[in-house]
Amino acid sequence: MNTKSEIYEQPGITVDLAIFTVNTNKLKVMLVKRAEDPFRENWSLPGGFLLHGESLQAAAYRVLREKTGVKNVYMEQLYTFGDPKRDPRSRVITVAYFALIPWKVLDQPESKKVTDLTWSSVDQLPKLAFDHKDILKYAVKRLRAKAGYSNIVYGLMPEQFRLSELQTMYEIIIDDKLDKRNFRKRMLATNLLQETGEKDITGAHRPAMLYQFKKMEIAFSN
Amino acid sequence: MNTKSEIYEQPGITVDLAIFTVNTNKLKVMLVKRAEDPFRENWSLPGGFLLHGESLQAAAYRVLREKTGVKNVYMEQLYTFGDPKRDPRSRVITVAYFALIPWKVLDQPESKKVTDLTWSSVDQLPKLAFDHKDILKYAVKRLRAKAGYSNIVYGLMPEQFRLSELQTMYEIIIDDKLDKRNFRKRMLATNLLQETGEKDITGAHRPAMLYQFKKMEIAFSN
DNA sequence: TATACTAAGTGTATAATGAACACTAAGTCG
DNA sequence: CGACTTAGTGTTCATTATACACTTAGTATA
Repeated sequence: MNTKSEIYEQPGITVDLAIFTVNTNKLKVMLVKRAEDPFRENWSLPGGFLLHGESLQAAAYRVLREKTGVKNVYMEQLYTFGDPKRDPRSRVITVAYFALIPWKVLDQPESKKVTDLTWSSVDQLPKLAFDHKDILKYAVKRLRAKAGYSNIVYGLMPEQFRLSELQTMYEIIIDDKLDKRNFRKRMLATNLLQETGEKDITGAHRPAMLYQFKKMEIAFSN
Repeated sequence: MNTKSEIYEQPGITVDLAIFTVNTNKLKVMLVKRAEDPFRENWSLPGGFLLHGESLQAAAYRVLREKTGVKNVYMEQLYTFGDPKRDPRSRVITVAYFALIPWKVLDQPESKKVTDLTWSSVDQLPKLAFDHKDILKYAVKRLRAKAGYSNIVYGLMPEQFRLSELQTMYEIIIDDKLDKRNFRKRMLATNLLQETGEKDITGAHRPAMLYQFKKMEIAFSN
């Protein structure tokens, strides 16, 4: 093991997460303030070192739980970043994941407001530690692309929702307007939605039918 | 560093490559016979440990050059496999890449036939070491998917080619027949091809116009 | 040297999909 | 009860995808 490490690199391994949500009509990502060097006091993506015997995905879910309290949300491996100089102190390779969480799931009393954690609009990012801005750019690019050809956006919706809310979610992700009638036609044609029978009666207007997703995996996910 | 390694995993890091080519109308992948334990004498994907100061991509290109003698071919990072038990002896995480090489480039005198290296049809694979069958399945899936919506297939073509050869290449990758007229219309409509002016006069039939790709990157690659 | 053979090369009609577009319905509020 | 707000709905037109068969230009050979 020692002779080996003279020739071969045995870097630290981390997982870093781009955890997205949508709130107040903005695509947001979770950032945490670093308490330690390097980049102390800088914002960064939540992450952590891989533990002994832990799979990469398990590590990612652990970080997710630690920071958000949630599990059972959409998550996929994004890319592995291994530039030799990405950590100024020692060689660290990070396996990046991205996750989607409906804001409603987060906005609970238990996720108390803390100053070392924030949800930042992806179009107004502070300076980030390490190569986290690259990671984030890549994650946003993938999310936008997948919104176009998969139903990944579902990962951001609450249990029940109006079609207009679903449309708004798509519009926020792809950063463009959609035609209401065409959108509704297309969504209903996929056959992934079902009416709940309930109606949303908030607001001074005609009530909206509430929908939910049929129970199934996210299609076309890879 | 020592205290750290008591808590955190510092695994060996390898890169493994699914190097594809097409020969005799079959999609083939390079396999190498392992000379060492574990899995001695088993076939495996070509790979190797990450060296000090080496980026992941550089490691992948190094392995590619060692095994094929080529560079400047299409390669992309595929996925990172980190199951704690994927190597029976110690923790090793592998970053998988896939590469595409035109057979003509490989079929040179210098790539002498050796018995510890083979090109295996992806539909007739031997037993593979580690989790390499999973890696390969994932690579084939990605290649097939990308053939449908990108021009990645270009990475397998020689400098000049007939349109019928290009069509055959697509048919091998996606494992389905295509309509000749529609295929030609679609390809020429992309505006990525240009006539070379030369003709292929092999065979007892009408000569075919030879085409080449306009010089540009592979589109839609991520 | 004519005929058989082979792969190259070409166009059109139909179906399916995508895009543009405006009004009525059903509630609440004042 | 009239003003306001969002929900909900169809049709036309343009674009794209699909299905499909014959002529062309060479070589081989009888």
